[in-house]
Amino acid sequence: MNIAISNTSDKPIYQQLYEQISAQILKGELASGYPLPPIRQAATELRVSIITVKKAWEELERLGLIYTVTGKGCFVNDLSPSEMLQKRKEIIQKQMVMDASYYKSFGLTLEEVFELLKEIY
Amino acid sequence: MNIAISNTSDKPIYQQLYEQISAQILKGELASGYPLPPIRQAATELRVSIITVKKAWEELERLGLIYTVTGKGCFVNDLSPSEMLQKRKEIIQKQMVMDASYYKSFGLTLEEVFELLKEIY
Amino acid sequence: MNIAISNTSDKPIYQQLYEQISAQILKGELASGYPLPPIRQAATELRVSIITVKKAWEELERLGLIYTVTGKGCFVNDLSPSEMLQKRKEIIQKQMVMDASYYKSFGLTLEEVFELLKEIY
Amino acid sequence: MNIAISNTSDKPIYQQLYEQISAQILKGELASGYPLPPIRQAATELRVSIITVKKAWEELERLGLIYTVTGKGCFVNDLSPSEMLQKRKEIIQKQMVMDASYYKSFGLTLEEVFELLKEIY
DNA sequence: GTGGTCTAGACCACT
DNA sequence: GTGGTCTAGACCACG
Repeated sequence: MNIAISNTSDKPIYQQLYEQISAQILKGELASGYPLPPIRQAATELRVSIITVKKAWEELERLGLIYTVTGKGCFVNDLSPSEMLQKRKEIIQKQMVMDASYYKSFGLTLEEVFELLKEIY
Repeated sequence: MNIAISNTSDKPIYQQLYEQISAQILKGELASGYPLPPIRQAATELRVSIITVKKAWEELERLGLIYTVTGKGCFVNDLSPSEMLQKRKEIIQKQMVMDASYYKSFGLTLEEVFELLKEIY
Repeated sequence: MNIAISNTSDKPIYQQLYEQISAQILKGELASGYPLPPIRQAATELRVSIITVKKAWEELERLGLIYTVTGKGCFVNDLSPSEMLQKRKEIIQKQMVMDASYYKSFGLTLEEVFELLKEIY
Repeated sequence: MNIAISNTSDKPIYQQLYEQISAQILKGELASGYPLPPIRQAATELRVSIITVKKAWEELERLGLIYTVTGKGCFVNDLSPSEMLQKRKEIIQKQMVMDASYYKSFGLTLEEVFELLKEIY
């Protein structure tokens, strides 16, 4: 678990948390069954509130990436490689649709988007 | 001036406003010297608060796309075609850098981004 | 808005809240566009924490029964009668599946369930 | 003894235990005097904590379905067929009353409950 | 004024 | 020990 929190970011802390963890799971860096740190421990280490960690963990569960066992802890779900790819695609494209509508509002064609993206990626 | 406001969007209204207007300016749809509608009129027509319109106009001025003449109103800046292209690129890429960092966090290569973007654009 | 909170119930408060409100919406008692009370007001009146009300409102939004406008408030969604029936069925059957599995574990047939249910309904 | 435990279920494990065992007793699958497995053995086989099994056994005793002989173990109570039917009805209807109140809160008539239940049972 | 987020504690149920 | 819930405040962005 390697998480970086930015208090100055415009993104809420809980969103930073679940975005980073979901990315790690979907990159295969956290194997199935891997136990997430206890919310209290995570809260202490990251210097955020328990409730903030809880919110992030809840979102991960809603995304189907982890499961919770009361009294035991939270664990990375067992997903087949194809399920992982599918979930990754879903999560990324959900964001991408919004990004694309922004580009479109400036009249950019797909080719122009590619050109600009190439310069900075 | 053709603006569409969505109250249910997650984007703040003032942001929807300045994004759409800046896009129209940079697409050349609003010529230099074109007078933006008075704040009160715009607020009435769009059924939003005066404060909201003011915030959007201020952002446009900050972006260097319009200028304000006290007591007269706000007008589209006089930009050379090359300046327009430059500003458009700046504004779009500023957003694009953030989008890209999100994609990168999932380990996507530039090619994968292209693939996914193609599907939805 | 007529809500009854029980602190002695085994159900969490936020669940009592969204169950009662969703029931009222799906019974048509709260018309489309009806503004829910502001979370702070609701929290004060019901003598619960803001965060508890927020959680209930969030669940209602997730169920597609209300929508939130930041800075304005939360409002009952505009659903066609058929959509309402569909949502009602979804929500109720989700619970019903769990109830049924309990009855089945005692070896009850559908007819026996009907018999017992008739006595108490 | 045929017990299936789900760690991911929302039901507590001890509840899953006593529900399944009480169902088996009331279906007559476990005859009177039948000795329940020792707590430690059950805990090992089911891979749950001793405390969890103990809690389940205690609940069964509270329901009047088993009795404990210190130093010997726990045994299924001797119930006449009519007592069994009575207890089964009690236990099921106790749950059913809660289920029914949920359905009622959505304004469902008994007939509507039957319709929906038929689809999933 | 509204909702969105966050904190630093607390108590409870489950294992 | 774990997660589940809750409180009573607080600050911020939006309108």
